[in-house]
Amino acid sequence: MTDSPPALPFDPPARAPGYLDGLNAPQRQAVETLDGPVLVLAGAGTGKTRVLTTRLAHLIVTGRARPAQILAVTFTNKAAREMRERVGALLGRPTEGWWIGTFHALAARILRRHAEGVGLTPSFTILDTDDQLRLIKQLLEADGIDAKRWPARLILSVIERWKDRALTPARLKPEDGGDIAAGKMVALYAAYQARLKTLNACDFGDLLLHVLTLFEQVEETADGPRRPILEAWQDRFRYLLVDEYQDTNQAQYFWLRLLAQRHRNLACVGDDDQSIYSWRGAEIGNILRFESDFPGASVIRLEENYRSTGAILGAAAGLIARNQGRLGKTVFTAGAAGEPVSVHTVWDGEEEARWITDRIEALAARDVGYDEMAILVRAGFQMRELEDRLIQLNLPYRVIGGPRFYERREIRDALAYLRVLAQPADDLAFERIVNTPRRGIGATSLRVVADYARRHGVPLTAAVEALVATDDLPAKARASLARLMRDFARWRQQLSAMAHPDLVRIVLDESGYTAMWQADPSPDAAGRLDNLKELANALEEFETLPAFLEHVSLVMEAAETGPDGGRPMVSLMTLHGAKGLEFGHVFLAGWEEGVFPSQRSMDENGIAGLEEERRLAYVGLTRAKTQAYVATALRRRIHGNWQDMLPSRFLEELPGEHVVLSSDLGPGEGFSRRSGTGDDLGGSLGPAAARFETARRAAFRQQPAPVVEGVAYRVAARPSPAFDRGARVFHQKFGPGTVAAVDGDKLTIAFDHAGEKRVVAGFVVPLDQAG
DNA sequence: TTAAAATCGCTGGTC
DNA sequence: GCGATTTTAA
Repeated sequence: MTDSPPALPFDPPARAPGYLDGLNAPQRQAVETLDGPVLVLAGAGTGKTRVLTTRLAHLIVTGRARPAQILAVTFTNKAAREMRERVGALLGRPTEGWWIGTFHALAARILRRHAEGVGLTPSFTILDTDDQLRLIKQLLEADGIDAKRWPARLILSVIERWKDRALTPARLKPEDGGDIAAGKMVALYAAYQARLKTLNACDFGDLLLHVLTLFEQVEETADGPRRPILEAWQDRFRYLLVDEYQDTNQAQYFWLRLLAQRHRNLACVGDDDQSIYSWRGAEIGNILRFESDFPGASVIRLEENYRSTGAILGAAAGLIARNQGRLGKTVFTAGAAGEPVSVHTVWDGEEEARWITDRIEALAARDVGYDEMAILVRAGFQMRELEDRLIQLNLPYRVIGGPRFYERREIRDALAYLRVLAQPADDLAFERIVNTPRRGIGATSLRVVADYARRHGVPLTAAVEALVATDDLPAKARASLARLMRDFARWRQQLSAMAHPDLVRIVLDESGYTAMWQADPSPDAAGRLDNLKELANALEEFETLPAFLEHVSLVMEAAETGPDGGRPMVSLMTLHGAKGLEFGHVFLAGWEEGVFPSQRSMDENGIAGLEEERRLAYVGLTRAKTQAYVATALRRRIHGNWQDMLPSRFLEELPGEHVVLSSDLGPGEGFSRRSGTGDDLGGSLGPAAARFETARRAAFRQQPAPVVEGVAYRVAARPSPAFDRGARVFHQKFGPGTVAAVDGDKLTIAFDHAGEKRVVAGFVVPLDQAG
């Protein structure tokens, strides 16, 4: 530990500081319970971030710890940045150098100091997903494993899940891989790790795992065996704060447990009801077990919600109460009940998009800002229809959760150039750029180089240097490679003499990379060039190229604002992407069985999967401050073919008193057909058909509302007018037409422009009303 | 080696 | 139904 903590710059104040004012009792308790393990169960919208940041400030103001003695861990850079900013604002001083960051950023910081202990040098590189996949593909090929049957993606995810559980190859038995990769999965994992070591690289999982390995290193001393690295860090961090504890995986849990062992001041904030990341290794068990893991822990519940209306909270609470295996919280508000959650049935996805945008326009007309509205979907494939409609109406919107800045192709390419510059032995980076832009170096030439490198145990760049002096390569490839090597040598010389941002521009220009995009006719080429400029600008803030490369792989994010970033826009995102955000009006699309809850989640993880889906629904609902709107479609085109959908079971699980049902559909023959079926609807887990009937009758028949679990649904279906033959009608999609035949609620209409179609009466309006 | 054609497959996505 | 990836043809 080379950096000794700076002295406290001011004396602790004598009386209770002002930042504690305005905290409610449990919040204040969560801030002031400084000693021992603390679990803060923070329901949605209960002031979690405020508690975390105030607690950190309080530790410093009371003199309990200096900044260097506090470790504050988050999952995302965004959360880390927010914590930094808010703590800085509370204390009125900068927070540079403080140990506030993501698990991975903090782990990397520790690992750099002890890299040799795990066979790396302090300048190790951190691989991105592309690199990992390329590496795995090479291993598969080398091992003669069919990459069709065992895609690199799958192999990588197996490795990642093992790493999430702190399982190194040494901790696995060969049979733990099952039949994956022809039974060679564990060997493949070991080979992957070995390859990383020779590349002086690690992946994100390794950042945590290597630190655990270091923590476990034992040294024999006169006083017996000791673990010097662990002990040094344990001594240092007197207080630990963890955000989103429900999202921790096993490796992160071990990490925290080891670090907290000495001072035992571990404060974790989280919400078991918002655990939605099991599929990437998060263990909800970590938060459920907290009290037994850390005996004597104080458990503090934050239950007063400052975000949502009573109806939204009531609906969400009723839903989440169906889950087993929760610690149990009752979130409440002192505010008004507000509008009930609006549940609306539509015919298909297109109408869903129309309904949502209609509501958005109506809200906008009432001066609700677009940035106070969000559309939340379960999966990406739901977005297109919504986007189409938003574009059609020219409504300003943005998709949240697109590719990150450093994941974009041009950024990765540019970074690969810089990596080769900084570390000529970075084979993965070299492979990436050797023929980008096109230099006439194809697979054949590259194979010659790779063979040479493997035979002589040298990096690819060294192999190239050797081979260009021979005539083992095709003349064209040989000339190109020789030129590339000369370029790199020249850039490397300039590296010390020149400001980094200038050098980046030179590298990108002289390599022809900029020209490649300038010549690209596709519409996003201009944006890519802008991104490259931004990359060069970002470099200005860093002392050295390696420092920048680490920053980029760990924390660089997409630029917050685009060309018209300041304009208020409707947000469109997945439910996962919405976690931690809030909006006045939230539209939850696609509440149908199989879509949400996702079929795959239930197939793969059974009840646990369903419960996680339900937590996702809880997260979605609680994003809304003023009103939540839920849409469910009867049919939907999924992967190109039409599917009849059943309403999501979650609809039925919303307590009736907080919900209002509506529909644009008229009474259909299919719906009245089963009017005789009884009220034996069973509980929420009854057969899908019974659930379907419940929602359908409630939504479409306008009969006295069926009673579900003792609560009546309210029904507010819009009556659909009756039409006679010959009536002039208007259809949203097909335009004006004349009714040619009537069959119950199904009309055959001769449209003026679209020909004769059979449509449901609910889709058309009398022409004089259509405007 | 590159460009066009065919095939695949398809939650969620931080670091 | 689409986009990414991979095979095939030139």
